[in-house]
Amino acid sequence: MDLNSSTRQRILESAYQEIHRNGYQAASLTPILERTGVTKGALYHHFANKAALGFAVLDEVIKDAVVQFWLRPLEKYSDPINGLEHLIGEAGKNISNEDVLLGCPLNNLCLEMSPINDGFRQRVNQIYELWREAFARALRTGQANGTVSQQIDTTNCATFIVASLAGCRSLAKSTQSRNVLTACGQNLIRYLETLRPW
Amino acid sequence: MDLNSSTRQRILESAYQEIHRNGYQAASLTPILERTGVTKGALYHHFANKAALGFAVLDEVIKDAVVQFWLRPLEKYSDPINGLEHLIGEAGKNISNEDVLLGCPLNNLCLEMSPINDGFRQRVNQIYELWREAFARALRTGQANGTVSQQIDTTNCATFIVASLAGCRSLAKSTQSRNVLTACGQNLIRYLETLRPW
DNA sequence: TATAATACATACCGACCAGTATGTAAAATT
DNA sequence: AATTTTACATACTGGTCGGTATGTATTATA
Repeated sequence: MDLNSSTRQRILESAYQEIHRNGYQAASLTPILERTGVTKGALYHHFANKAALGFAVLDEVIKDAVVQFWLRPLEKYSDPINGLEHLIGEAGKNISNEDVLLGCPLNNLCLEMSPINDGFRQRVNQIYELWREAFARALRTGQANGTVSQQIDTTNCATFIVASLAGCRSLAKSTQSRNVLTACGQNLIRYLETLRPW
Repeated sequence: MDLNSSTRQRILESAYQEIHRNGYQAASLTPILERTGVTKGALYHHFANKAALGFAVLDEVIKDAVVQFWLRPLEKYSDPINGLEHLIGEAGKNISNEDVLLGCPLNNLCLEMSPINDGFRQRVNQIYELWREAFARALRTGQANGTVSQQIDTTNCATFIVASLAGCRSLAKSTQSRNVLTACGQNLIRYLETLRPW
């Protein structure tokens, strides 16, 4: 077992950055190591190969970020529509300038790796499903307490919300502007309002 | 000048497929050539380098596909909301099984290349802007003939619609299912209905 | 205390790939 | 008809990158 895991953690953080900037395939191990001051021997001690490193970035770094920014906070709202609207506003504010340019790390890996490596695809999809299920669960909670319409298909709505969030970050990345993010956020809120009961 | 451009066209088609499958950076010239029966000398006669080939795929193949599938058909509708709803349905039906797995070629290149090559980013963004402007123009036409609410910001709405379409294809790619595409389509239509006048 | 496993460090290798150098038949130009 | 330009074809190269082989301190274990 690896009790003092700081080296592994530093590699993971550095790999996350390199992958976020360059994509997985174009991510080179050398700069990952240079930034951490760790050597190749250490890397291959902690990870079997480059794919295992990429998997760990997904399973540990990226999944955790989604859970901490979206899933956990949403649990605190009894009205999921209010909750989502608030979180959308927070996202627009909290994303750094660099992260606007780099886009959503999960969607980046999804588009790059899904067709060419099923291990990546499954891991990406697992995180997306976690995300969608959390939104669907929140909407069902809202249905139970009367803040969400009974008429909607919560699963489909959750899928659309996650898809829209991903798409917004794509366009923001293309235009290199945070404005697109907020513009999309406003219209996603317009959609969310249609989910309220009459 | 190059009057008989069949060789160039065949390279472009093959390169489009290879890039769609593997991404730009992982796209290898060798399989592009093998599939066409063309040699490397021919390729470098028609294109200065790999980047020029990628640019041509964007400027000629991908841009044309967007114009022909989305922009031109939408011009024929006096009610842009009806038009968009119809085109969304068509998209769900017409996309091939393989293209569900491969995702949106434009968004693929956007996420892969935008941060690392500004030439790609500008070309991708130009196509997205074309797309958004066409949707915004259609919405303004709808405002003029009373089929669209005067209260909406047509530019922002158009951006959101394009973003949602991109995001839907991302999730469909991740789950490898066309169902996600239609589920998102239904909810995008729900959003579009909010753009009608009262 | 002897031994074994851990946690690295260094040097090297083979594969792949974009790009180039060189050559040539055919078409266009003069 | 002579010459130049076009449109390819073939063989080769330099660089990068993931991965490995090997060595060595340090820590845990028996």
